[in-house]
Amino acid sequence: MTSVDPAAPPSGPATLPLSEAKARIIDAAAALFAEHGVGGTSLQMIADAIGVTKAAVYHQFKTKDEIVIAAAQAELDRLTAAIEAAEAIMYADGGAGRAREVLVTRIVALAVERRRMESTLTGDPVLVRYFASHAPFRAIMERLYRILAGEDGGPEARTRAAMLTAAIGGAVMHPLVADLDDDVLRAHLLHLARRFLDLPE
Amino acid sequence: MTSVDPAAPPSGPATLPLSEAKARIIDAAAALFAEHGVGGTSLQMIADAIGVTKAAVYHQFKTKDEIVIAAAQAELDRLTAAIEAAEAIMYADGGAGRAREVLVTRIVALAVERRRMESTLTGDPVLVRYFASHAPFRAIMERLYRILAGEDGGPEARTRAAMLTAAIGGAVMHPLVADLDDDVLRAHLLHLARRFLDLPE
DNA sequence: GTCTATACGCGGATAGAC
DNA sequence: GTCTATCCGCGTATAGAC
Repeated sequence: MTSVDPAAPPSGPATLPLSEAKARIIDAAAALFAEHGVGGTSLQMIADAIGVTKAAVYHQFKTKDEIVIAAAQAELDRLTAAIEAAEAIMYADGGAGRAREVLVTRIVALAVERRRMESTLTGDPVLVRYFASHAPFRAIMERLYRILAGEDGGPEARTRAAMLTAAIGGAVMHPLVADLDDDVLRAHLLHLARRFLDLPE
Repeated sequence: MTSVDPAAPPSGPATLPLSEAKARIIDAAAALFAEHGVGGTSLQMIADAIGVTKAAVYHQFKTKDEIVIAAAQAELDRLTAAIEAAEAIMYADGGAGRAREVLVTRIVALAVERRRMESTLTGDPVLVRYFASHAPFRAIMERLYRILAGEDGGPEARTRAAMLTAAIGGAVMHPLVADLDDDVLRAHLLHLARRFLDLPE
């Protein structure tokens, strides 16, 4: 039915490992971002957290944005892994339905697992702008939507995909479900997401 | 079926009108926020836009956050109006189903209408923190969720309400539907939202 | 390759004159 | 209500020590 993609399914091996100094910085930065938000975290705070000066941090990353992006990249890699798992099924034979099932399950799990950080990742203007404009991210999103919406890139399919990803990402950080255990939240989220996609229960 | 609420349905008449100077400031600020984001808009930019100094702006609003909040308040008032319309139906006799229908229709319309500003409103950390902590906003959200989730405040109902509001708010600013006309987007959004709530087509 | 010292400009914020 | 003047912290940036 669906003709094979001209290009082989991409299998990008995530990102290159970081230097020691860089790794320490993004570790500290990620923790601070989650607590104070990106805008509320200064280079000074990051430097203090690992016991160096601002300039030392600046030497590793030329701008604050670079730190933010590097910290987000690790999360993006996990999403990429989920997409590739779903693509593997789709390109093999599992069919679009099964691929969607796997993708949604993993995205829900990811979102719940990261529910405290999620607001930092999806809510920050710096990241939004960066991700919206940078090609690699757009390519990943393209693959994600292709699985969710199928070859049919019609308005309704695209709207549905947009709603679903927004629903999952936005719901986990919603005050209304703040008191739910991770397991409970994940179960309901998954159930409703599958229903939204007309996947069999 | 549902017993009447002990308290009469609240009918808060939005917000008090602003002074001339204040109104000019938030008008200019709202335009700049939509274009550059909250974080990318400085007091200097706002001051320049209306031809005064930073200090003059400061005289009207003690902090930048106050400006952001005032600019957001107008949008919030529109949401409140939608909620009150739905509540009126519910408290009269229309029933929860009809109330939900009205509420979802109006929220979808609002979100689409504001799709360019939506990211500023829901995405900014300042607003998120403010709205999450401030009582009046929480009260409004409480009313919204009560209509969507019903008296049943169970985990699934709450998860569903959280997903729906996140889906609508997040979908309108999604790159995937950026090229859709307002009318088309609104129609699909409404259709899918109603389906998600099990409302009759 | 990693850090310290130091500086510049901008943005948020305040005090007090007109 | 608006201004001038001023303060402080932060992001940015460079030079150079280890």
